[in-house]
Amino acid sequence: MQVTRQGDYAVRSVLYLARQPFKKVSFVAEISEEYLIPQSFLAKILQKLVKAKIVRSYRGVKGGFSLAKQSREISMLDVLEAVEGRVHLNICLKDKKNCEFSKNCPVSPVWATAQMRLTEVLKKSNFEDLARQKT
Amino acid sequence: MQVTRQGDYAVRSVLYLARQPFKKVSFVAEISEEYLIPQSFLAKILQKLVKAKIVRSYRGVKGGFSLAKQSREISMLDVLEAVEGRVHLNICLKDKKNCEFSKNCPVSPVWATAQMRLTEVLKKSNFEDLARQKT
DNA sequence: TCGTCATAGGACCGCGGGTGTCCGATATCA
DNA sequence: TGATATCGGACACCCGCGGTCCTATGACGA
Repeated sequence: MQVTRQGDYAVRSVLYLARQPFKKVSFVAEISEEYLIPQSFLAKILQKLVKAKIVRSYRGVKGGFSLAKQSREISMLDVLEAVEGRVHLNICLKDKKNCEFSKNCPVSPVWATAQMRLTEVLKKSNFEDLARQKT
Repeated sequence: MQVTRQGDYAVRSVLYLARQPFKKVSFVAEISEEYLIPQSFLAKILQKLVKAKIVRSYRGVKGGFSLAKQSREISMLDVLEAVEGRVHLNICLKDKKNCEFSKNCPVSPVWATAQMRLTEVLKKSNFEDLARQKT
């Protein structure tokens, strides 16, 4: 029950972009160096963030990445789910049909509540707030 | 970010034991059948629960398993951590030294809070309450 | 004392997914 | 047209999850 490296990398990368001056673009190499993230791996992750409309990309010479929207509008949950898919604490919360016991099972509501409390925190934390904090 | 099958199996097994009459012992085969858990795999899981003092085992003919303490005193978190180890949402919460950025990192407190909310729910749910609910 | 039946525990194993790497294609600017 | 950036697919490593199997050990009943 742990966030993947990918998820952690994604969050830190978005944080990096949120800390850059408005409209400035950054390269993969730049972020990779700053946060010690393998460059080609990071490239993949950024592509997922582009697909999720969290990050914008610019190709060609002078290309790079910037945020696709206001940092205030991006939550940690957004970023995490963009690279890891939706959060499901237990498979019975993902596919009811995968669990023979979902009806009348006293345990699944507990998983559901736990998951809700968890995602609540991640949903409330936005990158404007995170970026504001000292390096 | 998902509980393992093992964790899920462990919770359901303890629930099974909590629902049995006081002092009654149950076999692996019994629980395995009821909850469709592979028998030899379940045996391993029960051994972990024994080591964690959540479950008692009795060897030999007429042997089996029963709870080692009051069901009220056993939380879902206890059971989960007995088989999966302690919960760490991110490695930076596990080994500060593994993260170059732990000092002055604005993200790790968010992980910590999310983890706390999550474990809070699991800690509060005990097996007396769970067992009481209808099958 | 011996056979039966339960857990104890170690060895093993397939496979899927996480974590990357590499390379060619494509787009853009000077 | 060349330099330099992202795009995207193919591929590889490896560890841990999920599960099996086999032998040892202990306990009860006859």
